Amino acid sequence: MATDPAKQDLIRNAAIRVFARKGFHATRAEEIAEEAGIAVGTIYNYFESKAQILLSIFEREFDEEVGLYESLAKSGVSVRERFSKILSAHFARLAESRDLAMVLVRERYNGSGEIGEAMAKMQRKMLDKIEKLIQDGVDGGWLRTCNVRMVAPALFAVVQSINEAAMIYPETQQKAFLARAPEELAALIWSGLAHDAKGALT
Amino acid sequence: MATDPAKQDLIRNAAIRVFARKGFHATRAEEIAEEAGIAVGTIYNYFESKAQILLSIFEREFDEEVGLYESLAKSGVSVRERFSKILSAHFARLAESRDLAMVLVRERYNGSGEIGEAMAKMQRKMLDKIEKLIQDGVDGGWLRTCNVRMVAPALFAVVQSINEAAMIYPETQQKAFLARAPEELAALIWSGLAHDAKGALT
Amino acid sequence: MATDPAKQDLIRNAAIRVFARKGFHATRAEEIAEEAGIAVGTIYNYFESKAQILLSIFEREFDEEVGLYESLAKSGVSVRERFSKILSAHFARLAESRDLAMVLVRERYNGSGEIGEAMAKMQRKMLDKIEKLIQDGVDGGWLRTCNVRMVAPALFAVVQSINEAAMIYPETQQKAFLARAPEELAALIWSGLAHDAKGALT
Amino acid sequence: MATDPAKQDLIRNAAIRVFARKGFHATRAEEIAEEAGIAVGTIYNYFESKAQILLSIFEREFDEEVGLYESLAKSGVSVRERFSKILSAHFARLAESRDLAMVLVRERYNGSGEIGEAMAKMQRKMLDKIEKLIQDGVDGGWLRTCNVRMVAPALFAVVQSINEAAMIYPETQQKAFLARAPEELAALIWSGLAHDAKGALT
DNA sequence: CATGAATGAGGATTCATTCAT
DNA sequence: AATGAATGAATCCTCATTCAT
Repeated sequence: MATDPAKQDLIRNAAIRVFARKGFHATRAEEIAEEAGIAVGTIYNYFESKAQILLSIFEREFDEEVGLYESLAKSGVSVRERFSKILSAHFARLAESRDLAMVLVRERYNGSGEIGEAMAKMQRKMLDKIEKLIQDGVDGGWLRTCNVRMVAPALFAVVQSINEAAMIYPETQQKAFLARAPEELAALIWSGLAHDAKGALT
Repeated sequence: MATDPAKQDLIRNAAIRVFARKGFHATRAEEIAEEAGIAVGTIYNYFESKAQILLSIFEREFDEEVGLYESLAKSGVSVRERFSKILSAHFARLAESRDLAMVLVRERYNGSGEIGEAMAKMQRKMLDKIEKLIQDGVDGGWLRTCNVRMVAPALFAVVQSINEAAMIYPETQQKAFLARAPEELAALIWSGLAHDAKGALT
Repeated sequence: MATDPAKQDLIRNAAIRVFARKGFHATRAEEIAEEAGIAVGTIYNYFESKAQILLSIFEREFDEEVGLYESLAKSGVSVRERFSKILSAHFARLAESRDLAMVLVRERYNGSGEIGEAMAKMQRKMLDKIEKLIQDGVDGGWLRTCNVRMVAPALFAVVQSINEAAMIYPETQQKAFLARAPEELAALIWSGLAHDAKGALT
Repeated sequence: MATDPAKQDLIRNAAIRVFARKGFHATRAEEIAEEAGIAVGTIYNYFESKAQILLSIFEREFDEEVGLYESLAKSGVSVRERFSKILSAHFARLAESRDLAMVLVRERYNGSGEIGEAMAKMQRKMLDKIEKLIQDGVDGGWLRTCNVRMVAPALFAVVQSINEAAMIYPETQQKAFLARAPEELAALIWSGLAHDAKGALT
C-alpha cells in the first residue's frame, strides 16, 4: 500500500470529477483511473476500495470544516461573526469546485456498510459543532432560545440547499446563486434566530 | 404489463420499506418481491424496472404535495395559513411513514439516465410551486423582499432537514423530533421571512 | 438459491470433468458452465462458490465411503473381509470415474479458508473410521499390535497411491493398474514385502 | 538474471515457510519477499516466476533423494539396509523442516503448464528409482515377487502419509509421529499387518 | 543488483431482467 | 397473471510481473 499523498490527491480529484459527472454508483473504477491517467491497479495501491475514495472525499471536507469551527470557537469572535466566516468559507470552497460540491450533496447517503457508518459518524460530528455554535449564541444572548437539536440540522440543510438548487437549475444560473448565497442565507438565518429579530446579519 | 393499482401499491410500499432499510442501490429486486410476498417476476408485470419503482414513489409524493399547493393557491387563504397547512400536511405524511421520508431524502439523486432526468424534473416543478408561494407572499406584503430562487430551495431543505436529523440521530430520539418539528420550523422560517420579523407563525 | 438435485449433479459432474482436465485453480467458472451446458449465473443458483463445488465433490465421496465403513461395522463380518470389501468398493468407484479419482487426489489440499477447514475435517473423520477398523482388528486378534494413529493414514495413502500412480504413468497403463490394484494392495497391507511373509489376503 | 546461490536459498526457504502456511496458490509474491526480508522485484532477479520457485523446491528435494538412491545402488549394501537408510534419511529431512514436508505433500499437483510437466517428470523419475530398488530386492531374493509398478507408488505414499497425518492431526501430536515413524513404517512395509507376520525390519 | 510503485489482464461473483411453464 | 430458474453482461478487485530509479 503506497502512501504518496500527491498521488492520493490525484486519484481523489479524478474521482471527484467522475463522481460529479456520473454519480458514485454509475462510476467504474476504470473511469477514475482513466481520468487520473493511471492504471486501475494503481488506485488500489492508494485506496482500499471505490467506497473508500468516496469516504476520503468526505473526510477531507469535513475535517476542514470542523477545523474551521474549532479555530473559530477558540478565537473569541462573536457568534454573529462566526456565522459570517463560516458561510463565506463554505461558499468559497464550493465556488472552488462545483464538482466537489455536487459529490458532497449527491452522495451523502450512498455509503453502505462500514463506509455508510463512517459517513454518518462524520455528519453527526459536524452537527455537533453546529449545535455548539448555536448553543453558544443562545447562552451569550445573541440568539433566541430554540431547540438546537432541530435547528442545527435545519441550518446545515439550508446551507447545502444552495448546492442542490444549483444542481437542479441550469448551468448558467449556477454562478449567480453562489455569488449571492452568503448574503441571502445570512439574512434568512439571522432574522430567524436573532433575539429580537431586528435586522439582517450584514 | 398489468395495471391492478392495488398490487402496484403493494409492490411500491414493499419497495419503500426495503429502500429505507438498505438504500436503493443495495436493494435487490428479489428482496422487494420477498417483502411484498410475491415472486420477482411479478414485479416486472407492474413496473418496467427497479428504477421505475423509485421514480413512481417520488411521483406519487410530489403529485400529492403539488396538488396541495395548487388547491391552496385556488382557495384564497392567506400566505400565512398556506404555510401552516403545508407544514402540517407535510409532517403528517412523514409521521405516517418514516420509511417513505427516509427514501425521499436519501434517494433524491440516485436516479441515473432517464429516471434521473424525470426525478430532477419533478423536483424543479416542486420548487416552482414553492417559489410561486413565496412570491405571492412577497407581492401581497406578507413577506419581505427576497431572492425567491434561493429562498425556495432553502425552505424546501429546512423542512426536509428534519428527516435527515431523524436519520442521523438514534432511533429513540426520532419521535421527539417529529412531534416538535412543525412548531419549531415554523418559528424559524417565519421569523426569518416575515416583513417586520414580529413573531412566530403560531 | 435453487435446489433441484439433478441440476446440482449436472454441475458437480461437469466440474469434476473440468477440474480433472485443468486443475481446480486453473478452471474458470465459465468453463464449468460451458461443460454443463448452462450459463455461469446458474452455477451460483446451486453453489455458493467455486470452492463449494469442490467441497461438495469431496463431501459426496467421503459420505459414501464413511457410509460403507459404518455399514460394515454393524454387519459383523470379519476384519479380513472388511478390508476386502472396502478395497473392492473403493476401486470400483475409481474405475467408474477416472476424473473423479483425479480430482480427489489432486485437490485434496487445495481448499483454503473455510473450505480448507471443512475438507480437513472430512479427512479426519475418514481417518477415524480407518483407525477404528484397524483397532477392531487388533482387539479381535486378527491384526498385530500397531500404532493405529500412524498405520491408518498409511493405509489411506496406500490406497490413494494407486490413483496417483495412474495419473503419473501414461493413460494406456491406467486400466491395468486399477484391475490389479485390490489384490496387490491387499497382499501388501496384509503381509508386507518380506520374502517369507505368511500369505496374501486371498 | 542473478545467480548468487545464497540469496536463491534465502528466497526458496522463505517461500517454503509461506507456502506451508498458506498454500502455493494463496501465497502472493509480496509475502515471500516480506518473509525473506527483500523487495518483490528481487525475487524476479533469481527466479523466473512464482511457479519456478515451487519447482525449484521440488527439484532440490528430489535431487537429494535420487542422489541417495544412486549412491546406495552403487554401494552394494543389502536391500534391507537400503530401506533402512532411505527411511532414516527421509525422516531426518522431514524432521529438519516440517514446512518443507508440508509443501512437498500439499503442492505435488499444483503445477500447471510447463511447471506441471516438470514436476510430474520428477515424480516419475523418483518412482523409477523406487521401482528399481524393489526389483533388485525381488531379484536378489530379499523380497517376494510383486507388481513393482504398483508397489513402488504405494511405498512412496506410505512414507509420505506420515506428513499428511501430521498435517491433519493437531500440532501437539506431530512430534510423536515423527519420532516413531521410521520404526512403525518399516514394520508395516516389511511385514504387513497380519497378526502372524514374521518380524519387523529391525 | 535492489527496490517497490505501476501495470492491466484476468476471473469470480452479482443481480436486473426475461420467459417458459 | 404469477412464478422463479436461467441468463450473461457488467464490474470490482487481485496480484504476478515489469522497469524506472
